[in-house]
Amino acid sequence: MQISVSNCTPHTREAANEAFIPLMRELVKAYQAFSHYSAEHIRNAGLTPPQFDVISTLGNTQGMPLHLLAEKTLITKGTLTGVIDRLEHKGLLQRVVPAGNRRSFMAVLTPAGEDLFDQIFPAHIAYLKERFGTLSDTEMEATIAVLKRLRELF
Amino acid sequence: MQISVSNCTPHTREAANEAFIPLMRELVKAYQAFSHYSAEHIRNAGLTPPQFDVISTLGNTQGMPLHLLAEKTLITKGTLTGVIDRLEHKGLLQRVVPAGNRRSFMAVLTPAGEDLFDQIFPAHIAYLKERFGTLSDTEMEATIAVLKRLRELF
DNA sequence: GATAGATTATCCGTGTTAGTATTGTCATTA
DNA sequence: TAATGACAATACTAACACGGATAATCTATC
Repeated sequence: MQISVSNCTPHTREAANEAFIPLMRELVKAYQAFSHYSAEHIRNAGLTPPQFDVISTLGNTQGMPLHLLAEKTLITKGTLTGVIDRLEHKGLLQRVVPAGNRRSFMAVLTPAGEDLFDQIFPAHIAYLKERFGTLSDTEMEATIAVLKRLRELF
Repeated sequence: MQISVSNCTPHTREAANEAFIPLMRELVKAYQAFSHYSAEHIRNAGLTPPQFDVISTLGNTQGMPLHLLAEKTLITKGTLTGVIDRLEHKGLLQRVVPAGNRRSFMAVLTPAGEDLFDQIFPAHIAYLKERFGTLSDTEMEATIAVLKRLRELF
């Protein structure tokens, strides 16, 4: 899960007094809790999380070039090649050569891929809403603000 | 990076009105920003993040059995075997058979491993503090509270 | 003391991640 | 037109993640 420091239990004087260490641990735990919750549902549907991200991003579009897909899904290009391979092998997606540019491929869902998207995506949103829905509007806004502040530190 | 939904840009009516989607995206981005920042420093020291976690957890201890190390670092048993192998190969760590229980191994830092820990761990804490240090005490507490609330959703 | 069950680590298969090198294509410009 | 540089995707390597199966060892019970 690639954490680093945030989940260790340091046995040194240096670390003992740093107030930000619990903060790191909470950040990691919150992220892990969320991604575990989400991933479990996705795996039940027969997809891996990156595969789901690709399907979700391509759903209700005309397809898009791989480099744009990589950017949107935050999957690195090298990894995306393999993910696309497996989805293509499952018959959910196709590589299409766009007219006028043979450098790039368009990733386009097949009808089977569209069907899967229509079925799995709303269900996953509903699954997530089960938990997030318990937050009030003000809590949501406060949470977003805190996370933004955190991100901007780096 | 295994995100799922949180980083997609959904093109459906279902998702368009859900207020929690930006929240998910911020959670993922904050986590990614942090772990990128942390991992870069660790890689400069010649370790991978999981290797660093193991070294950090073992530093200033008498060593511990692998199953406990797995629990503390949140690295699964199968993965830990490989991480330990590589650290042992680097001469930073040793597997020691404890008296009275030949089922388990103790992971113990070698002197070289202890030296590396003494050098790299405080440096990494200082590196992290460069960013976290800019948060005020009240901001830290508010952030921790929000993250805890978030984690408890799942 | 023998056996059933629990514990511990490893091995294996599939998949993800990051980085570097490579190949093919396009666009610019000399 | 040919050369240069930018861009897009793949190939390759090393490491990690996770779960299931396996093997060795210990513990409890009869």
